[in-house]
Amino acid sequence: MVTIKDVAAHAGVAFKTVSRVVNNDPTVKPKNREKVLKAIHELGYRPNRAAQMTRRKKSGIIGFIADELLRVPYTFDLIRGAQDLAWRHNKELMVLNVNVDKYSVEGAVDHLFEHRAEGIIYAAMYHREVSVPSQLAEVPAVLANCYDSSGLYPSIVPDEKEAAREITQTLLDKGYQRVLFLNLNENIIAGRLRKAGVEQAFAENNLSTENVVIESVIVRENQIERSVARERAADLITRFKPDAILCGQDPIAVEVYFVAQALGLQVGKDIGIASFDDWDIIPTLLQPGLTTMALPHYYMGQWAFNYLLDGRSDKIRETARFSLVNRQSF
Amino acid sequence: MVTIKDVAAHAGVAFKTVSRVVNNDPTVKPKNREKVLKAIHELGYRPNRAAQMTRRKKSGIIGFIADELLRVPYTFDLIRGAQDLAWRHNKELMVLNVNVDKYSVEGAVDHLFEHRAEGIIYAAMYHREVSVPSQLAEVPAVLANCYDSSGLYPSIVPDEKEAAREITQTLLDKGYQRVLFLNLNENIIAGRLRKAGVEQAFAENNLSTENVVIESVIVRENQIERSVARERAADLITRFKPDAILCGQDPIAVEVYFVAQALGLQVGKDIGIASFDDWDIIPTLLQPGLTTMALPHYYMGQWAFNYLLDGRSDKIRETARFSLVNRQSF
DNA sequence: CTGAAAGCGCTTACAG
DNA sequence: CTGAAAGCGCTTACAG
Repeated sequence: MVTIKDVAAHAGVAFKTVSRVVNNDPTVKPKNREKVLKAIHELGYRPNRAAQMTRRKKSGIIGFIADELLRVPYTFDLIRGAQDLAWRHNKELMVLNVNVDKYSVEGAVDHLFEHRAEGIIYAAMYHREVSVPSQLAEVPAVLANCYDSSGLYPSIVPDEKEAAREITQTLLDKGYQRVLFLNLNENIIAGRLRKAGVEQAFAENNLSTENVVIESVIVRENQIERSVARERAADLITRFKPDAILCGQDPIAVEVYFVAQALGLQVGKDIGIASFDDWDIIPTLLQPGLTTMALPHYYMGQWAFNYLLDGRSDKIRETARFSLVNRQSF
Repeated sequence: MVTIKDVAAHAGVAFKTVSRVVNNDPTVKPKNREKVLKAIHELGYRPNRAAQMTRRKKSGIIGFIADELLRVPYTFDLIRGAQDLAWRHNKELMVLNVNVDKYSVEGAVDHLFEHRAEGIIYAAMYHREVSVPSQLAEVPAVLANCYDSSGLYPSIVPDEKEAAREITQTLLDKGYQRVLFLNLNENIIAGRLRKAGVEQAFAENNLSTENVVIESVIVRENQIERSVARERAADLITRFKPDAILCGQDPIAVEVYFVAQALGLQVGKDIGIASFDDWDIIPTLLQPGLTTMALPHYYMGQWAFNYLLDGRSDKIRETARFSLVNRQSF
C-alpha cells in the first residue's frame, strides 16, 4: 500500500507536509499543496485510518448495539437515523446485531471497547425496559427505544400516550363517536400507555366511556404471541357497533380490513380505521390506504447520536413524537 | 486507557510477554500466563484494535456496501448472513448503506479503502444487473443479489427460474390444473425468469399453455411502480377461472386474498394461492397462511462472505435456491 | 511555512 | 521460554 512517505518522495517534500495537506492544514504553501495533491492522485494514496486512530488516540467510532432489532422492518430506521448523522460528521457507526442465542450484549460491549468506541447507542426492538451490562457505564452511552430502571442512562422512547391521544382526538374531530380500540397486549409498555392516551382523549372531550371499548387482541400463549383480532373484531363490531376502529399496530389493521369486507362494511365510509406504526408497505397495500401514527424511529436514532456527539452527560429521559400519516381510512 | 505496558508493570513481566498472552502464544510459561491474566483482569485491559491493525498491516475488515438495500425488510438477511459469519471468524463487517441521494458508491468504496478492507461485498436490493465503480477491482470483491455485465466479479443471485418451476410443479402435483400467474414487471430479471420457470413446468408436464395465464400486474407509470393486481385479478378470475393463483410477490397475494374473499372464494379450498419472497410477517398475517418461495438472502450473504474468506479469485456466477415454506394456502 | 524527532500501542524479527 | 530493539503509518510537539 502507498504510504505518506511514498507520496512525499514522489512530490519532493517532507512527509510531514503530506500529512498537513491530508489534514487540511492551511499553513501549507499553495505550490506545495498542489504538488502533494498531484502525487496523492497519481499514486492513489489513501490515508490509513488505523494508523491515524492509533496516533490520535481517538477512534471516531460510535457503537450501535441492536438488541434483536431487526426482526421488525421499520426499526431499521433507528440505525438509519444514527448512520446518516455519522456519515455527515465523519464518524464510523459500528453496528452490532445482538441476538441472545448467538452473542451476548457483554460480548458486543467488549468488542466496542477494543475498538475504543467513543460512545455507545443501545437500541431495543420494541419500547421496553432493559437492563444493560454495568460495563456500559465506562463510556458515554444512551438508550434508544428503551430505558433502564436504574436511571443511570439517558434515553429516548416514543411518546405512546400522546400518540394515542392525538389519533383519538383526530377521530373525534372528524365526527366519529364510538371507538373500538384493538390494543396490543397490556403487558407491554406501548399497550398500557396507548390505552391511557385513548382514555385521556375521551375525558378531555367530556365523552362517556360508554363510547369506547378497549380490548387487547394480542395474546401470549406458551411464550408465543398470537393475534385474535379477527375473532374479536367480528364479535365486537356486531355487538358494540363502533363507527371507528383504532388498531394497536398496522398488522392488526390488515385483519380488520378483512373482517370489515366480510361484514360488507366499506373502510373510510361505513367505518373508519386508524392504526399505529407505519409498518413497511402494509399501510399502502391496503385499500383505501391506512392512516396511521408513524413511530419516530429515525428521529430517535438521530437524537441518540446527537446526544453523544454533543458530549452531553445529563441523564435525561426524552420522548419522541409520532407523526400522523394521513391516507384515506377515516 | 490501560496499555500493554501497564499490564506488564502490574504483572512484573516484559510487555512482550503480555502481547504473547493476549495472542494465545503457547510458549508462555503457565505461571507467567497466570500472572498476566490476573493483571489484565484487575486493570480491565483490552487490546487496542487500531494499534494491532497498524502493526499487523491487516485490518480484519470486510466491507458490505448495501445498495438501497434496506427499503425491503427481508433483504436485511443478506447482511445478517455475512455478519453472523464475520463474528464467528473474528472479522469486522463494515456495513455502508448507500443511497444515491446521500453518498455515492464511490464514496463508500473510498471509505472502505481507507480502512484497508480486505474484501468487499456489494449487495443490491433486488435481483438486477449493476455497474460498479472500477476501483472496486483493487480489492477482492463479490456481488450479492446482483451481477455485473463485464464478468469481472463473482456473483450470486437467486435462482428465479428454478423457484418458479418448483412452485408450479408443486401446484400441479397437488392436482391444480389452471394456473393464473400474476407476475412482477417483466422488465426486471425476476419477472422474466419466473415466467420462464412457470412455462418450463407446464412444458415438462406436457400440459397445454391454454391452462396457464401469465400477466404482469406491477406497472410503471412516471417512474413509480404501482400494483394493478386487484383490478386484474378480479377480471381474470372471472374470465379464466383458474383453480390456482401464483403471485409474483407476497404483497400481491394480500391483494388477491381480498379479491378472493370478495368473490366468495375460500383460499386453500375453492382456490389455491402461492407466492414468492416470504416477506416479513405478511405470509402469516393472512388466513390461511400463505405458502411461498422464500428468497435465499441469508444464504447469499453467507456465500459472499465465505467466497472472500476462502481467498477465492474465480469469477464464478452462482445461483442460490429458494426454499418452499409450506403453509395452508394450497 | 517546513522539517526532523519522538511517540501512539501494538507486533515482528531476532537474540539470548 | 523471555526480552530488548525496531518498526507499522501516521500525528504531536517542537525547532528553525
